[in-house]
Amino acid sequence: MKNPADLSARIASDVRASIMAGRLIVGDRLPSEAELAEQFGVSRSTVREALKRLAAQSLIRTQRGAAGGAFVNHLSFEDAKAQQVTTATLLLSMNAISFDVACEARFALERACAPLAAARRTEDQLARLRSEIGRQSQPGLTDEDFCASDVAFHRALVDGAGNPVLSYQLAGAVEGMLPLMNMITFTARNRVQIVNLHSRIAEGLTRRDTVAVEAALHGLEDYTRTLARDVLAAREAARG
Amino acid sequence: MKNPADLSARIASDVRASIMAGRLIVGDRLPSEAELAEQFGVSRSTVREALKRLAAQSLIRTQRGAAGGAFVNHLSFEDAKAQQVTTATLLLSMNAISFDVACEARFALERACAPLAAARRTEDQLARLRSEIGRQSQPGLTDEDFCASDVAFHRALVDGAGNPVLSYQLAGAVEGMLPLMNMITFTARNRVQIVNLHSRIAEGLTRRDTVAVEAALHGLEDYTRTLARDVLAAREAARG
DNA sequence: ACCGAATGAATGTCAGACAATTAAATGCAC
DNA sequence: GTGCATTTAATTGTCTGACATTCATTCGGT
Repeated sequence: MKNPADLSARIASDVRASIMAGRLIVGDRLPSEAELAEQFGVSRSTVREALKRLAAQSLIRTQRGAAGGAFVNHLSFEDAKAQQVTTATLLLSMNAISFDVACEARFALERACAPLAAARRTEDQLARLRSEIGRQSQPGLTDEDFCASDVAFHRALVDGAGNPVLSYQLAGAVEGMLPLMNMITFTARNRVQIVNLHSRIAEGLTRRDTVAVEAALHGLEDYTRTLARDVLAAREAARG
Repeated sequence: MKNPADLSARIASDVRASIMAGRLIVGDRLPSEAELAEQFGVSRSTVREALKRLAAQSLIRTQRGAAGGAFVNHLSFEDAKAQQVTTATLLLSMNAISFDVACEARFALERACAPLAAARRTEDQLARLRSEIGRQSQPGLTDEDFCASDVAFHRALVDGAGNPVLSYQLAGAVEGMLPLMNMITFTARNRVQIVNLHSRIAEGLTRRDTVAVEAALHGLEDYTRTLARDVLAAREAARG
């Protein structure tokens, strides 16, 4: 990443470049810490710090014991998704991004899944959607649980596109917004509206009607933004 | 992330959770390494390994000297984008993902930018698009340079949507595919076709014609997939 | 041929030291 | 008192050496 300073960062960069360039491939074992220390002319501690940096990005995994060592990790969709969600969450919370901008991006991306999901959705996925809709209709649900179910619904929608790369990309957009969504307090009337739009999405997918799904997503975007605006206005009023 | 094992991973998890939950906010100074070591009941080396893990995710930055220490980092779009590109690149290279799947995801996401870009594109951005088209038409260009210009073109298109969150998300989708695109050898005829489609995109944006832009992107997706299929077939033939 | 114990290689952790850096305090001339 | 050079103290960066822990391999006994 950067050039000067920090030996451990430099060494990490070096190894990272080797992995990205394919000089080290999945499953390859790196030299032992002692060997690396000698190769780079640094102490074992410094090498270890470098390896921890790589481990934090899931680039390597380490095993103890006789045949142990550091191995180039197979970056799974799960690992990548988790990182994506972490990064997206922090990005949204730290950058004074308006709810509108985040919302716009999220629904634009989600609408991109609509045509594929309409074409490929399975009965299983439809069942998942309906099950979440059912959960969202329960009266006793806390706002947190409602939001969690909302996320699960949208994840199912995205997964319906049957494209793992798309699922990975969207994970950040959908789950990263959870903290923002949690700031909204949902009244019973709000929930009915949202569940209604969710139902329209599910029905659209059932009929493989792309246009209907996209329209419902547009409606959901507009409604979410309205809700957020109201919450913000109410908060302003309470303060003034 | 995980629960057992590795003290340094546990400590990193702990601090990461504090940041994500807002108990530590941007600019906050963490306790010194010595203090953290005491608090967690571990040695300073272990604390340092934990901090390096967090630094690798750009969650913290460290300063030396008297008023130094580890500070919660402001995660910029630049940092986030860089991480996104790294992760996406590795994900695509390590998971036996077919070119078709990656391509489908990428263009689906890019088409999601079309309506916004058509509405908001500036003259500057149009100029960037045309400039890259000009570069791509130069005869002496290597395949690598052609691909690089292609990436720049698509980045400009995405930026045209005027939504930084979208730009961030798309960075992975577009730049992560660079290694895959670099595997394609572009003949002169191929380039003419691609430049042609790029021109249609630029014209569509100029006229703020969403449908035209989406159609051109569809055409580009189809053509890219055809090219990749041909390359693959040729490689098969050469081997058999 | 099988099973258990020793071996050795590797990572994980610790303690202590010194170098390097930097803000703040200190001291001194004017 | 002000301004500037110097010292000081806090903190991260690096190194060394030690021991604990884990685990595949090897060796021995039966």
